[in-house]
Amino acid sequence: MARSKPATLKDVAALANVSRATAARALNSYGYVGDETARKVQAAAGKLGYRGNRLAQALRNGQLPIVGCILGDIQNPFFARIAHDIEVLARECGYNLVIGSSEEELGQEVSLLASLRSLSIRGFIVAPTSADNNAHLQGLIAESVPLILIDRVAEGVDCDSVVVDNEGGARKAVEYLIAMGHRRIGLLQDDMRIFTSRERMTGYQTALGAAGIAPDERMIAVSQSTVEHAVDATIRLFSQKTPPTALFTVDSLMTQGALLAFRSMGISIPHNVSLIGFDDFNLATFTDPQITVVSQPVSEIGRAAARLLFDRLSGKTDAPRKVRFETKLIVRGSVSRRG
Amino acid sequence: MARSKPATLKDVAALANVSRATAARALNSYGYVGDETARKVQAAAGKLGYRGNRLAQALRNGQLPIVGCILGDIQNPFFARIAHDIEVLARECGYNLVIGSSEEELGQEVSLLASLRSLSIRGFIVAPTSADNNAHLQGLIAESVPLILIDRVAEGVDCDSVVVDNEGGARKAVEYLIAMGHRRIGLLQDDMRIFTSRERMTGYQTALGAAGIAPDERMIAVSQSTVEHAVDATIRLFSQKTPPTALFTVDSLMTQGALLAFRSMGISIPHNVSLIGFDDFNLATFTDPQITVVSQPVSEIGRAAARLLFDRLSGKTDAPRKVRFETKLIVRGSVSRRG
DNA sequence: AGACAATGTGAGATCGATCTCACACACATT
DNA sequence: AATGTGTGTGAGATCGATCTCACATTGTCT
Repeated sequence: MARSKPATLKDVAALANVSRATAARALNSYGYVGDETARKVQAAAGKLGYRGNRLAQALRNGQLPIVGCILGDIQNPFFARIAHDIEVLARECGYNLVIGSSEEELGQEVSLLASLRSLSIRGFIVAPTSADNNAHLQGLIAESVPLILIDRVAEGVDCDSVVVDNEGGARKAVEYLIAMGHRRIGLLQDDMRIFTSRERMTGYQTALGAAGIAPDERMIAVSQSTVEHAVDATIRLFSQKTPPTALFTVDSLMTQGALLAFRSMGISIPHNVSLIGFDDFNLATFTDPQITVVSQPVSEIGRAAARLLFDRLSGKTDAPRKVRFETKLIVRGSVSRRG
Repeated sequence: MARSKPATLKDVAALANVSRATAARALNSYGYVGDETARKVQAAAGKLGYRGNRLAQALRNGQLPIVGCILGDIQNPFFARIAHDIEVLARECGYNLVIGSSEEELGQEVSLLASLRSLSIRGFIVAPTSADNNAHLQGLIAESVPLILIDRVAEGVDCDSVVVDNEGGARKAVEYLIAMGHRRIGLLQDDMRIFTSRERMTGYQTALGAAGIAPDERMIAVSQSTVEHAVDATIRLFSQKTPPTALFTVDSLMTQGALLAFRSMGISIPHNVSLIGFDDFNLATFTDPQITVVSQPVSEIGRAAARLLFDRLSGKTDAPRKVRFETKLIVRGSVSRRG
C-alpha cells in the first residue's frame, strides 16, 4: 500500500519527465518554468504526495526551521504557558519547537544547547539557569545565532530579552506586608544563581531596608521550584522557635507548597501567618482565604519572546531590545494586619 | 574569535593530514585505523571543537535522533508532566524532543505530524485527538515508523499504547456518588471525539444504568479542557431549573473550573453540590473541603510510553504492547450524603 | 541578416557525514 | 615465487534538495 519511502524530488521529476532542477523550480516557483511543465510537475508531486525532505533542505541552506526552547521546567505552569505560546507562534511561522528542560542545572543547559546546535537549529529562546555563568550563550551571540532570553537575563549576554519587573513586584509585596504591621517576613525562594531569584531577593531586601528592618537569614528558605520541595522548605522555616509572621513566596508552585505545608502544620492563613505569592494561579481565588499575589502578564511573555525571535529570523538587526513587563499586586485575603 | 562556521569533518581531516574517510573511522571507531593516525585525528577534532553535523548524519542514515510528541495541550498539567518525563528519558538516550500541541484539533494534529515526518523524525508519541479518524496514524504504522499512543488509543491503529482505566475510574466515581444518595449526577466532559471522554462517559453511563437511573442529557455538559471553558460550562449546567446534585468532572483543569464556577455562583461544596474529579492535582487537598478524586498514576504514564518507544527504536519487534494503568478513587471531603 | 535579449531546461556541484570499494603494504604460508 | 591474510588508507558514491552555470530555443531590434 503505502510507499515504504517518502517520495523524493527525483521521483517527481521522473514522473513528470523533467530534470530535478526543473521540478525544483516548478515547486518552489523561482526562475523560469514553462506553464505546461509547471502543471505537469505539480500534478506529479500531488500524485506522489511529495513533501520535500526538510533535512536535506536544511543541510543545503544551513538552517533547520526549528526553534529551540530551553526552560527551567515544563511542569511549572509558568513555563508551560510560555512554551505553549511560543509553539503557537512558531507553527504560524512554519517552524517547529524543540523543548528541553534544564532542570535548573547549568550543565544540562549547556549540553542541551550543544546538542541542539549540532542540529543547525535556527534560533533559541532560553531561560538561563545561571545569571553569570554563560559562556555558552555568549558563544551563540558571537556566531550571531538568534537568541532571546526569557524570564531571566544573563550578564554579558547582549541580546533581546523579555522579563518582568521582579524587584518592583517583590518590593511591593513586602512593603504591603510591612504596612500591615509585619516585621518578621519570611522569603521562600529559588536558588540564588537564578536571575529572578536575585531580583526578587533584592526587592525583598530593599523593602525591609527602607523600613529599617534588619535582614535576618533565618527568615529565608531556599527551595527548588516544585510543590514538594516547597512544602519541606516551608515546614523547616516555620518549625523555628520564632517563625516569620508572614511569608513571601517567589513562584506559584512554591506558593502552593506553602499552602499545603501550612495546612499540614495546622497553621491558619491569615490568622497565624500572612502569605503573598509571586505569580498568580488558577486556584488562588478558590482557596479560603483567597491568596494575595503579585501577578505578571504570563500570556504576554512567551508571545513577546517569540515575536522578537521571528523578527530576528526574518533579518532584523537593530540593537537588542529589552522588554520588561510590569507586575501588579493583587490584594485578596491572605494577609492580615499584625498587632 | 569564534569560528563563524562550526568545524566539519573535512576540516578535521585536513588538519590531521588524512582523508575524510580515515577521520570518520577514527572518530567513530570502526574499521581499521592506525593508533598513531587515530590520535592525530582525535587531537585535531579536539582542537577544532568538532561536533559533527547531526543533520548531515541524519540525511545519510535516514533518521534524526529526535522524537516527536504530539499532545493535547502542554498547559494541561497532566500533559506537562508526561512531556517532562518523556524528555528526561529521551535525553538519557541521546534524543531530543519536539513538542507539538494539537489543541484537540484533528487538522492540526495531521499537519503537525506531516511537518515532523518531513524532518525524518524517528519515532512518535501521540495522544490522538480523535478516536476514529486516524488515517495519518495508520500511515505511520504502514511505513513502520515507531508510534506510541498515550492516554488515548485510536481505532484500527495497532501499536504500543499506554492508557489508564478510564471507564473503571469513572464508574467507581459515579457509583460512589450514587451510593451517597445522588441521582441527578452531572458530567462535565471533553469533546466526545476524544477517547478518554468516551471511556469516562461509558463508565458514567454504566454506573447510572446499573442503578436504574435513566440517562438525562441535561445533566451533561461539554467543555474544552481549560479552566476558563470549564467555568462557563459549569455555570450553564447549574443554571438549570433542576440542576445536578453532584458533578463528575473528567480532568483536573475542569475540576478547577468547576470549583471556581461554584464559588462565583455561591454554590457551596459539599452542602449544595458534591464533586468528584478525574485526575488528582496539587491543591486538591488544600481547598476546603478537600476534593475527592479518581487518581491516575501520572508519573508512570510518560515514562512507560517513552520506554516502549525506545524499545522499538532499538529494534524490538514483538507484538504491540497495550499498557493500561489502574485508577483509584481517593475519598476526601467534597461529596456529601444526599437525602 | 546579425545581434541580443527573454525564456526554458538540464548537467553537475554543493551541503557534511558515512560507507563501499579498491588499493597498498607487511608478513606468513605453501 | 606465488598466494594468501591482516592492516591501514583514500577516492568516490550516496542521502535529497537546491543553485549555478551552460546551453537551447524563441522573439525582437537595429
